[in-house]
Amino acid sequence: MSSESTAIRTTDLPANSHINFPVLANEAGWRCQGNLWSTLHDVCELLHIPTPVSANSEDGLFQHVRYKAGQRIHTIGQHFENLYIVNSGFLKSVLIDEYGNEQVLSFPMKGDLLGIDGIYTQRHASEAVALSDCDVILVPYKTFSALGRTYAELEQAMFSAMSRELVREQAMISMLSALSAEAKVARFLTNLGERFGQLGYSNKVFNLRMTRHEIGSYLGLTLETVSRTLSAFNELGMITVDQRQIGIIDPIALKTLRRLPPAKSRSKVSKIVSEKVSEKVSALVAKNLLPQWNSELASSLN
Amino acid sequence: MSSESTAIRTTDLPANSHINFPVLANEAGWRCQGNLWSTLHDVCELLHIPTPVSANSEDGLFQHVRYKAGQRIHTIGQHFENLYIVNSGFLKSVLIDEYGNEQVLSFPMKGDLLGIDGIYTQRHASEAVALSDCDVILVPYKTFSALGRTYAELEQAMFSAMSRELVREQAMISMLSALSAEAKVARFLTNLGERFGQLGYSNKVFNLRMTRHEIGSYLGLTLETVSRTLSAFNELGMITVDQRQIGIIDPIALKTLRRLPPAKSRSKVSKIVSEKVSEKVSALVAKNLLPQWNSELASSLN
DNA sequence: CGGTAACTTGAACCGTGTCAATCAGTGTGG
DNA sequence: CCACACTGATTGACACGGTTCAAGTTACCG
Repeated sequence: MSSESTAIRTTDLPANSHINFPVLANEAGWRCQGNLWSTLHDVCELLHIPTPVSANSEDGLFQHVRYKAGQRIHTIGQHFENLYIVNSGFLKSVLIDEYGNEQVLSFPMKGDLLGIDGIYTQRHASEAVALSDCDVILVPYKTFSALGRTYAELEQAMFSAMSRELVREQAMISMLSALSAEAKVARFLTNLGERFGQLGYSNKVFNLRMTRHEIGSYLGLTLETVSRTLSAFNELGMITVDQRQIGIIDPIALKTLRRLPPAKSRSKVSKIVSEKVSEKVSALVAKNLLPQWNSELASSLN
Repeated sequence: MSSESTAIRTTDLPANSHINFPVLANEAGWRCQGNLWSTLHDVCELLHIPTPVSANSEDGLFQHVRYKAGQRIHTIGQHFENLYIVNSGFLKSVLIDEYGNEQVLSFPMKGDLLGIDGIYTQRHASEAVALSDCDVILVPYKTFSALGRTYAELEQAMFSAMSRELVREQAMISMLSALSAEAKVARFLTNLGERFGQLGYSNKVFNLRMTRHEIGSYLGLTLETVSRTLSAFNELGMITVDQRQIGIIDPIALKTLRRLPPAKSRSKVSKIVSEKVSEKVSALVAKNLLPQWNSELASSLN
């Protein structure tokens, strides 16, 4: 099964293969009674929103659905009925343009909300694909909407979540049009690390669940540029790369790597933090792979 | 007053200079009793959403605020209290990055909703600047929220509007990372034309209200590239350009201008529609300024 | 009518895409 | 068990689209 096939969206796998055998799910240790259903309280907890104080335990039960890597949670054009909340696993959200090229929009993971883009036209504008086996909570929009009318806080949380998503996309737009390739990749790694950290995993060592091609699509780069940039960071001693295994060694350097400023007045930095790789660093600087450091940081290094 | 000044966000002008003298507003002929206030019905009409059937006329009156070109409707970090609906005029919504560079996110005009990004953190994430004199309806979020709880349709419309905005931004992300400079500019002109058309203006001849720099920021290009691309389209006979006055001559060509496909197998198109400019066209094609035409259209031209 | 901001155009540079070759990892079938 | 196919990743050579820098023109405004 090729999760890379672009235009061809075979429906070899049903979008919703409901109800598998009950498994002890929740790889991240989220509390679970071995069930396939979650309460409203569970859902709120997962989304990090306060549970409505007056909520009673029979307000709703939400079905879990499991997807295997490669399966689609929803496809473009599919009638919008449900929102989805990721309970475990790793996915990608993609747009398919008029020529069948896929554009990765996000890499949702535990606690993320999917399907919001379907509200507008009542059809999904994007598709969500599992990159690993996933456990997803299915929230019928009608049910959720009704609950929102009962519990004002819930509705408010929904507005808040949508607003957050909007802000996130704005930041994405800004990044896409303003940053260099190195800065994009550096930020990508930093953000991914932070997200893993928030889930209780290491924010320094983690596995990329997506291909270089998918990273490139997400960042507006080619897979070769992504690969080269990772290699460069590796040689620099900022990270370690072994296939999809990433280790972040110098998070500060990653976080402060920026786009080349309009002025060509960038000071040729000759000495960098980590001594054991400094010669490689200067080699890289000579090749202009380190366009600029945050100025105050750069000066603090000399 | 420099609407171009980047980092420096002087508060020389109050964000809200409430209550000016009553003017016969509404340049676009929107119905108006010469007032500074709009009813819920007015607001719904402006937003193209159905007025709640049960709404009574005293549900709310919404204040109009006028801004002169260059004034800010809201600024980044400002406490979020209101949503804004553009009744007339032309604005830009911008993000300011950590180095003071501005990133244009959108060019709101009549009927557009502003300020949604403030819901999440209760502070505005972007700022909105008037590019021309504007008449804006101020909708207190609390009031609106309360009305939403009274009228389910209204709340639903709000979800829908936010979802639409999300989809629009996704399309923007896709465009930024996948299209060539020419395709970006072509789409920009097409979209702008369509928006003017929907407002009852000409979709063929219109004035750009923003600078080349702002267009470039919006499209992820430099102002020089924007200028050059417009000149090229002009020479091609696809549009006319006289400073900010744009005339769209060949909307089809504009709409079907695409990015160079991954395969280098692009057929060298030798003949194009408009005969009186065909020689210039082929010159352009030779320079690869016309990377590809929509295939079925291209074939229909020969 | 001067001063400034916006726009246009040219020339050179360089970051990133494109193309191609190679290698590693994984699954498959003889 | 190995050969084979296939996908993903790495790396190099090269080309080119778009940025950068610079100069000059036009439009606008006090």
